[in-house]
Amino acid sequence: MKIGELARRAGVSVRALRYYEEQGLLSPERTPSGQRLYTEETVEVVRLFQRFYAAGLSSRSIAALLPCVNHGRTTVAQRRMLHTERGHLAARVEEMTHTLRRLDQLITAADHRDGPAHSHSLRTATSTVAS
Amino acid sequence: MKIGELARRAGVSVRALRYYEEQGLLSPERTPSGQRLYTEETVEVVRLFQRFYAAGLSSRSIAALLPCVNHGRTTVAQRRMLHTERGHLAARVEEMTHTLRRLDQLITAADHRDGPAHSHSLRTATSTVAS
DNA sequence: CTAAAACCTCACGCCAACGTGAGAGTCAAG
DNA sequence: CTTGACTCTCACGTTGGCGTGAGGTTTTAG
Repeated sequence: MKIGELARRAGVSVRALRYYEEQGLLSPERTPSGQRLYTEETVEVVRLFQRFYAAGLSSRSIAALLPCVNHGRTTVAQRRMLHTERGHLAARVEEMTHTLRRLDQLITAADHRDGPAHSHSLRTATSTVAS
Repeated sequence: MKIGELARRAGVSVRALRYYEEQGLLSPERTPSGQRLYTEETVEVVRLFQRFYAAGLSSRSIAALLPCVNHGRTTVAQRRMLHTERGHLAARVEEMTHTLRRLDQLITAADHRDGPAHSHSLRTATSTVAS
């Protein structure tokens, strides 16, 4: 498929796809006239990229994880990178979970002092706390 | 205390503290000659700012949470902002947790195909998975 | 055959959270 | 009273992940 369709199906901009290629994350085929041609799997791969970006990974880190994403064989060094990145991500999640608890303390303190914001927000918050 | 000491004790740069002030997060007293004077509590406040920044909050969002941090009375609107920010943060944590699981799938697949990276990393990873 | 839509390659713009001097005033120690 | 550490205010530089034209070719629909 061409770049426009991939962009729509993966939910990113055309510019983003060209940027990913610049960063070595994608290497699409080209038609004789130079237009990019992507395969079906690329849709899911790009969505995975988006997840990684949203999780705070850099293009460099994502590039390091590519051999695994592409189902190719991985070297020992690559697998170590994978574990390292996993460690960083896990640490960030833990840190953010602590921050979330801290924010909850502020919320309950404020609500207790000055009354709850309103019931819907409260229910949303407490139900999410439970997870 | 003066800016240099606060910077050391809170673990940030002097520049960062002046930037926080620019963003309306800090309003230190001034000596007649213009030097900034901070209180003891500011150390913890700045550390909290760092946590919030690390969690992906912007200066604007943090500024919105300030009335609560400062133990002052909060309005209904402010408490709603607080709940909203909490929601965003909770969503990010959830999203990142999913991404972490996805990364684990890649890791186990790679390790299964080509052998584990090495035992220490593996133990570190799996123990963190359990939490 | 033609016009619109989609594609191409530069290449500059943007935003946030600071880093990094420049040039000058201020404060504690000897 | 000097020196050196610390502070002040501009104000421009940096990094990442794209946005946004400019100017030109290619593909597709009618």
